[in-house]
Amino acid sequence: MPKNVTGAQPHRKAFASRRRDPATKREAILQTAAQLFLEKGYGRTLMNDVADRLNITKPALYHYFSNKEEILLECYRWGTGLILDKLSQIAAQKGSGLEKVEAFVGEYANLMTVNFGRCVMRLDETDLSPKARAEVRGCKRNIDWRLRTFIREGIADGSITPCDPRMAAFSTAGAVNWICMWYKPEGPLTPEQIAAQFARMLTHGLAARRKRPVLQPNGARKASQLESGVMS
Amino acid sequence: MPKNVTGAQPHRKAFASRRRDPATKREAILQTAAQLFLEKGYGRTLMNDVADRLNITKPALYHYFSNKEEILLECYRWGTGLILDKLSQIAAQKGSGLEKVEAFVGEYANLMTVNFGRCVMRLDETDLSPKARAEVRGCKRNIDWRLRTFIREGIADGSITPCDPRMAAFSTAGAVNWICMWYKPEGPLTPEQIAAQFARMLTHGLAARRKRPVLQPNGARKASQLESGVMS
DNA sequence: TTTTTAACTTACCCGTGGGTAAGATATCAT
DNA sequence: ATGATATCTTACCCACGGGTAAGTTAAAAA
Repeated sequence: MPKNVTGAQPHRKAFASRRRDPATKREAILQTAAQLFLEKGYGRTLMNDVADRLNITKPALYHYFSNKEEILLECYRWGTGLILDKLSQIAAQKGSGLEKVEAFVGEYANLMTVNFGRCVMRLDETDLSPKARAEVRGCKRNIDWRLRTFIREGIADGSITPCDPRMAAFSTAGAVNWICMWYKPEGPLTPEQIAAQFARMLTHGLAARRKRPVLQPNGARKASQLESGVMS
Repeated sequence: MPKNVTGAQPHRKAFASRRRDPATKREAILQTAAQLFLEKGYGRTLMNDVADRLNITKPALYHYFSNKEEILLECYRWGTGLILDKLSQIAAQKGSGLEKVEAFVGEYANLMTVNFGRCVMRLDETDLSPKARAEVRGCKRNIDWRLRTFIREGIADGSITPCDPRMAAFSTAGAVNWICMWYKPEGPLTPEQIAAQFARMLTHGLAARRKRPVLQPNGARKASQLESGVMS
């Protein structure tokens, strides 16, 4: 659905003309707001900040959204929608449970490249009203449930070692969700490379095999430093 | 250092008398604030909320802290201090790199039980001034660096399969950091049980061994449902 | 072309909540 | 006991920022 996925340059031109195109303008606002929420946090992002970046004035925003929280909620909805779509695709395709988990891990790094995807994990749910929070948490539970389903399938078909699906889902989701905390587009690794490494570590683990380490470090490995760390 | 680690009941009694004991009262404020920050978020926590829970008035808080942000910063400092202390202990003890990573994972679940520990990962750094944020990020980089050191040691001593230490640290830290997002003291598993499962999954991975699944599900497994999910 | 209506602006309101000034009272040292 | 000081309260200020009222202009419809 997003017409401008990059989110790099501000969506000013959406408001350059006064032509009636509510859908595009609504999205421009959401995209800009999402960007700002991630940069400065929801609380510190003013409606004026959003308006300024779009070269319009604050009241114009209220032509498309009834209040600030609705903008936040729509960001969540868009992000969870992206994730759930991908999950549905994966669920539909053939393969073992483990392969579906790997596909999930692989797609996640990509989703965390997109602002809306990052919003889902980085933004604070306490900024939502109880009703909106309930809705978002429902979506997240749905995501969780699908991941656990993949894991249960894997245990059933023998591709995943028997374990508590709940803990396995927590562990896997935690590792990939955390990507949105450190991933920077300018970084040395592409989303695909990150996904490949994560998939390997989560399925095979850190421990060396019995005899000798056989698995060679991934081909596209770059030893360059990154200024940001695990916790940043 | 914390005199009351439970954080369960409010620290009202610290202010029951007007006896001069700044250290205890400062800690009572921090502990109460940390609790509230985690419950409602920093932005939505009012100075009056903190004061109310301690049965004092707002200006009394300014006797111990110069402003709201200083309280937040002290929560971060306390939390990172707890983590770094544990890291130092682990670094000092004998063992392979993999064993140190396992020890780290094991301790993490415990740290995420404590409010200050959870603050470090759950709270939004954009609420800090640039200067304070720089300090906190420095501490986090330190934590990250120590974990990567364990991993490099493990690769060197053959206990960890060759890989990019940076990605391995991200993955490991992500999985354990995420614990603070779903862990509830009332849950079915103790921190020790969580730690054990996580250590096993992160080191051995999800994939089943070649022949047949051999590893039996952890002894203390309880199949009870939990209302919260991976994403919550 | 005229009319209608969506799109937007200028000017403003006002609740909220961090922070303070000034004073009261219990505690501690002497 | 008595003064000195830390502790805490009552009463208040005011900047900030979400949201609105009312009017203006441009675009689409008739």
